[in-house]
Amino acid sequence: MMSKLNGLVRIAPVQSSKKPHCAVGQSTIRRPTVCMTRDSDGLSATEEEIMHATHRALVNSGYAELSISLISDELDKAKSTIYHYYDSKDALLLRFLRFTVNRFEETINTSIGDHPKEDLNHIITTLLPCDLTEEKRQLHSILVTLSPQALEQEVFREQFTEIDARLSTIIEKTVRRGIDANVFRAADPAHVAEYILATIKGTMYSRLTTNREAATVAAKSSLSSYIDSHLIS
Amino acid sequence: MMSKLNGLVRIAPVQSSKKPHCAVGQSTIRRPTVCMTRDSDGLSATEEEIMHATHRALVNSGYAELSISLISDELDKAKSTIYHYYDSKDALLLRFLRFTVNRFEETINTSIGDHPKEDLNHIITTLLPCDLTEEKRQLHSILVTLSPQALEQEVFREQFTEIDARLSTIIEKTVRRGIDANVFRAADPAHVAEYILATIKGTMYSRLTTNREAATVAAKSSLSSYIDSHLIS
DNA sequence: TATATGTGATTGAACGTTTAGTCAACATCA
DNA sequence: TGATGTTGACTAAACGTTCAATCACATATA
Repeated sequence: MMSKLNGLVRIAPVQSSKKPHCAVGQSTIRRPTVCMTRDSDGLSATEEEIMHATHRALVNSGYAELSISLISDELDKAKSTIYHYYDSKDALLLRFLRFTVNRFEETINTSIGDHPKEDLNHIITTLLPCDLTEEKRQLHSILVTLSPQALEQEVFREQFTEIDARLSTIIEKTVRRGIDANVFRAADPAHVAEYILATIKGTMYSRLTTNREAATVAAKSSLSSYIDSHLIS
Repeated sequence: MMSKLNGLVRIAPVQSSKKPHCAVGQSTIRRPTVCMTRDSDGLSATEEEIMHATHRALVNSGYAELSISLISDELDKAKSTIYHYYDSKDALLLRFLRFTVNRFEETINTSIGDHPKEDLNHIITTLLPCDLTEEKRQLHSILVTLSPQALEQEVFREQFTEIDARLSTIIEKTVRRGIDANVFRAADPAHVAEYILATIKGTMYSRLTTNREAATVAAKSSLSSYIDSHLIS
């Protein structure tokens, strides 16, 4: 295939082997060979700016309207700069999901103490706060927005699998500690953890996609009463 | 605003008042004035074909790649025919969500009997069947795919609110009947219903977007054991 | 019965716009 | 000097949408 350019003929590049990039799933993320100042996520300053610009674009316009141009509008750099760091829109979005998942997990890992009952309550309150701050609403909304990608793209699915596995493990450990300390009744910690997690996720999801505020409160209070009367010995 | 067309100048039509259409939210759905053969959804034969084509396109390609061209590829009609029935892509998608919600609700309303415990179990099994048929997987997947639209578009949000309200009511009635018949312990049926619904939805959602098959089984069995030991007197 | 008229359904070809992605050139700095 | 970061101009393809023209078929007129 050839395309006209100012009267010249140009060969369409099948694979631009000049640029350094590493495979991530089926798409690729470029990674400069020389070391740069990187944050905890392994991102250079510009890459992090791109992530935040993507966040803003996604929150402001939703997935359907999300485009590279829109992201660069939110960015203090040109559109083509994005392609210097990511091979494609898909590669960018996958990296962005990773970035978002990391930030989501940061909000949870805080304080796993020695009081199983309070710890469990803390986990629930963290994921289902009484009043949702704008920051948290955005974080959760992005996960809802990107989750349909997990239906077909395995690389996305893996990210969501990881979130749930991590959350489940945290809850399971807390339940197990409670059983060992005779605070909770004997039960299968793994089963109970999946059960609590499913309830939390269902409530979280409904909260964002429906107008049934009372349902959130009801589900949350029923979850607490389940823990009080069913789990606590 | 004016646009060139074959050397002529044409006035951009502000509103084509010739065509009959009725307002639905912020967008519009055209509705022919003359009566046609319509199905239970109030759709003509062609409209129903369009709905099924949209279903196929969405399942095959996902929301991100969904276009009018793609829908017409699945349809035995030209692309422009779609615009004879729907004013815009948004109007089409909104109508399609309504169509899907109706079909989803049809799968539930069957058999509300006189045995609260079995009825409750039947509801759970209907929404979380042991082996998910391809048909149900597609139906649930479409809801997951369209749900991010509910984050920002109120008309979509209302549809999802209605699904949950309907499901919640069904569960609540079953729980209330169980309490009245002394099969279930005294509890707030509304609270319990929201709790059960949240767990079901969370499990359903995780099942579609993660690879944690065991989690689905665990959550489901914990839900059953909750009902057995907590709800049943 | 044959023909004209009207109306909705359907079409293909176009419209202007936006998209993801490319590239040669320039900037910066070690 | 050479590698990296950055840019704006550019492309082909795809997008949603419009529209004049045609088709199929019912009813009215002769």
